[in-house]
Amino acid sequence: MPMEKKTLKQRIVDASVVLFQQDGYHNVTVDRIVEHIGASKGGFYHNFKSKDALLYEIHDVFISYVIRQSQEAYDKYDTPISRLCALMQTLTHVFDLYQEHITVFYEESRSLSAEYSAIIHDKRSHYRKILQTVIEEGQQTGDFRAELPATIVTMAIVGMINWTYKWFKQSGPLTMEEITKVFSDMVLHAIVTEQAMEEAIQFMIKDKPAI
Amino acid sequence: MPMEKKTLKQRIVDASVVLFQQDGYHNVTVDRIVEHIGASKGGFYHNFKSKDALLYEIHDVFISYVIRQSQEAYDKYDTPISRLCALMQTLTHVFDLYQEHITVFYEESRSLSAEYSAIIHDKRSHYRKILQTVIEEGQQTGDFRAELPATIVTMAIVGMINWTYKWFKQSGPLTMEEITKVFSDMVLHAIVTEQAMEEAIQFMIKDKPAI
DNA sequence: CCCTAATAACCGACTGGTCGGTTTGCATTT
DNA sequence: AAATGCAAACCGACCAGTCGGTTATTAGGG
Repeated sequence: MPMEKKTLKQRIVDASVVLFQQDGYHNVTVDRIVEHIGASKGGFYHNFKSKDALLYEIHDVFISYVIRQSQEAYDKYDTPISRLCALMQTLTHVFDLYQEHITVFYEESRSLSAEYSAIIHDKRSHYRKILQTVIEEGQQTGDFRAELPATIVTMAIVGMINWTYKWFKQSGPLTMEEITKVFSDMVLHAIVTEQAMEEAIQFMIKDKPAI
Repeated sequence: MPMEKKTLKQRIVDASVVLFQQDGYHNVTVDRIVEHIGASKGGFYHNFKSKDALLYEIHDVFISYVIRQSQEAYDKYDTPISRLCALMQTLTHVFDLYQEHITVFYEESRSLSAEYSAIIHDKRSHYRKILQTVIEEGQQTGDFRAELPATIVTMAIVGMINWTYKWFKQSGPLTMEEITKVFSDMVLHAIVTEQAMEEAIQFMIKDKPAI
């Protein structure tokens, strides 16, 4: 893994993320990618073993970033409630930065070859584990309702946030900050116990007059 | 639209849903579909204008069913809370019946041609509107917290439930009933106002000792 | 009820085009 | 002169859709 600066490789990744997101992996030919950046097919296969390897690169950039940021968020805080909010905020924040990557990540992962797929699957599990650990720790401290199964709660939160890649548009009427606030508010109301609600309130939406 | 019994057309749909779900639309050839059911390519193109038309058929079967069932659920109940619970239950219930269809629906919709895509998009919006209407009605009656934007709440619920198609396995340790209960409990805690919480409690999980 | 005719359902070899990947060649750098 | 980085022509496999033909189904006249 040598240190890259502004190579053809990087330009290929940048261009193909956009193209894959728009039209899907199968509808974007290698010819079109190289034509789009004014390069050649030879240059492409000099930098990537296969079209498949390029897809893996895109996957890895994204999931590795998410894991790194989430781990940092976990370490930075020390209560289950603050950690949960930080994790949710981290995840939604990534959508502003990596929206194309995410679309490719969730729509095209099936096109990965078996070996690449296994690596990505492990990293995905790793992320899930970070979040689930926070939920479980919160249940043990009495901050989160213990009668809710941690696995289902984890997937509910993940699903709620992940689904935004299907409908959130940066050019739309809602900002990601607004969405994050509402999501955090809903999740906290959903799982925080009555006796821990006081700490959670600072992360919540202030009551305003109705719509 | 004549009345069908057990036609080749139906067998093609049944087989291709499974194949598309497993390997993706682009990785399943027409040859493979017809070989899988012991039919021929001529028979296929006698029943479908194109491979694309088959994909549309699969989409339509699913989304039309969801809309019909949801409308019935709405009509059957008369309070926002009971309607919301019925809608959520309807949606999760569909996953036990149409899991393959749903995977195809959410993974392969990009492969639809423009005209088909527009029809499906409208039906999708129609469904979303049914749910969002329930949320808004609940906010007007004071059952649901009015400080939360109805659009975001709607998408949060939809996302939470829809995401199950990515991780729920019928052979896994969790049943869809369990998941539905937890989801309903979480959503009700998240959006029901304090003064309406009494009606919501009957839909919730009884407290049990910790995990 | 039977035979015939017409139509609908179905078959399978073939084609035209596409696309991932290879190969060869040519500059520029070291 | 040897290695690097890229260009462009090329190859072989694959696949949606076609088309001429065959079999099953139905309708109607005798």
